[in-house]
Amino acid sequence: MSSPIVTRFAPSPTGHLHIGGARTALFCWAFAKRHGGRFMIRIEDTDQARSSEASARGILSDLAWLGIHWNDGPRLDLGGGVVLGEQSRAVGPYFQAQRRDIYDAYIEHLFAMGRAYPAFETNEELEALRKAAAAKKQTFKYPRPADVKFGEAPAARIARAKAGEPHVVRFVMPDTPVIVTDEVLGEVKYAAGEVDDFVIRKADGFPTYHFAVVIDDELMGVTHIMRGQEHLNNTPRHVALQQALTRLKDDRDATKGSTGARFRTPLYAHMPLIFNMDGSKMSKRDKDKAAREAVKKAGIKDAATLGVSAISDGQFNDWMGDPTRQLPGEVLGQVARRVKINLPEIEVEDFKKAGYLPEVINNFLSLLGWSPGGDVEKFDMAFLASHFDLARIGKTNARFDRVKLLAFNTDAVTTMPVERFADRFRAWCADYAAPLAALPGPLFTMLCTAVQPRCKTFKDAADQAAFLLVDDAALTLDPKSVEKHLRADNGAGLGVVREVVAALKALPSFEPATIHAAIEAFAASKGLAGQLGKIAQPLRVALTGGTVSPPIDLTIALLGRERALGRLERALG
RNA sequence: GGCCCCGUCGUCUAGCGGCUAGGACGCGACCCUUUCAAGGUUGAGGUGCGGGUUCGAUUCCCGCCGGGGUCACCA
Repeated sequence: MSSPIVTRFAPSPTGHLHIGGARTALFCWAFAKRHGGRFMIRIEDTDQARSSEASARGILSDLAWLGIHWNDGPRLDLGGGVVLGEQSRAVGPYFQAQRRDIYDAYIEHLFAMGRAYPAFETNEELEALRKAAAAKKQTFKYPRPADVKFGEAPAARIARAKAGEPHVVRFVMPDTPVIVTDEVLGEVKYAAGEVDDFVIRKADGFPTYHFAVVIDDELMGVTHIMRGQEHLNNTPRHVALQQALTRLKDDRDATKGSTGARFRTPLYAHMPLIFNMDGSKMSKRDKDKAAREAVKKAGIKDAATLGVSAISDGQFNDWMGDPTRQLPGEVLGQVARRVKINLPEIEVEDFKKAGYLPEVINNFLSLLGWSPGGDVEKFDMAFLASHFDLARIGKTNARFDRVKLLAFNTDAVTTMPVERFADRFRAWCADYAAPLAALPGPLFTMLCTAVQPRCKTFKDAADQAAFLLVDDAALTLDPKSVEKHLRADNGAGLGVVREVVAALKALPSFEPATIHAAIEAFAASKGLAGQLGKIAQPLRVALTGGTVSPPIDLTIALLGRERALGRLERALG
């Protein structure tokens, strides 16, 4: 049996899942599915200071929400009997921090082969060397110490290290060119000496990314590595490592010797990057940037004016004055509401909160740097899983067009069966709009029929329901709308409202159809058959305070007899 | 700056020596309309520049220009 195709997505748990990471995961997933292979998740938590368990959990659940399910990796119970990672191959653990004994064994192995050595320079010393190089306009490359020889075990250095001297471990790069073969970019050649002796184990004993990734991909049977182009220049390091290494008989004990089997070099496919529309990197800092600009534009100059309790004056000034400063997500959300902006979505969770459909996000994402060819543009996960191929991955960076994403989402959300919309919208409301989720079933269903045809996202749908949620007594009418639709023409609008109230009161039931018929009859009696707007707009203003709401009959029915009539009469004064 | 990658409408892209250079989002116009959306019809809009190769270049080669990535004890 030929070995199966194995792809992996290997996030470092230092934050939320970035939308670009989601695309990488999606492509890895699709490629594995396409070839009947396995998709694996590995958590690269070798940075002690920045990694967190919570972040890993968040990333996992974001992936699950997107429908990017893994065969191998951490266990995640999705409920309903679905448990991701349950059927994993026995190649774990999937958290690198739990694999240190393996990395250490392979470091010993490299020592023995004369392909790694302890290095004792301090950070400060290295920094000084870098500065000196920069001053001479040269690129800094770590100079291999004179006593280190390719292929010779560095006994003296190892003794110093064993004696407890602080050190890192560096890899002995070969003095030959390294050729990287990439499935999308072709052959990329790096001249000998271009890459210096990089660190493979940090002073804290944890492996660096370069080392852990190579060991794990080999041990875990990864056959295809798909990642962003920002990793292209890392690849010669990985290839050099693969060429230097052979498998240990016992992955946790170098003293038992090597099997002599060389490490494989997986197939690489580097994908184009995704940027903002203005060409800048998509960064979570963009959210702070947008909020900061809105605050500035609103002329808010101190914390008191901003009026977000979690922000003190000092914090306000720090945040406004430092483009790198970030507010906690919740606080940032409050600021955004205060200055009435939507924060740009950067992380998967942002899109979820904004009410985007996961299948739409996947569809849209798969068009960034990949294309099924021809005019095909709208498709689902099943299509991706059966059509995705490396040959169609592009080489040019893409810009993330939120407007187009929104158009895709609008299409999906407005064309699905209303029952489905109701189910999914309710699930969304449970997380992000509790008062709506609490609506009685029939009312919620009616709300869906009213709102689905004209919403772009679930958030949008929820916003359109705001008139329903506000207390009748707290409803404020927009002055401009009142002027235009109620008071103008000597109160023509008010007259309409008055007469409609009478007609409505006479109605035996308050079903949308009944209301609709009543309003049409009223329009006909007024000779306004073709211009329902003359009737609907005054009612809308009186009922909702503004000029935009679902169709007027539904707006009335949604409020119900008592509230609708109450609001209308209140508007009449 | 060194090294590396890239270059089709504003944006995402199709094209893999011969096409009126196609689609989608956005934009304009018109239609529909009970507000706002959505929808329908329709229009404008692109091969970065210069050399080659070829009967013929969007497509192949070179140079230029432009954009991006990377130069950590972060991944």
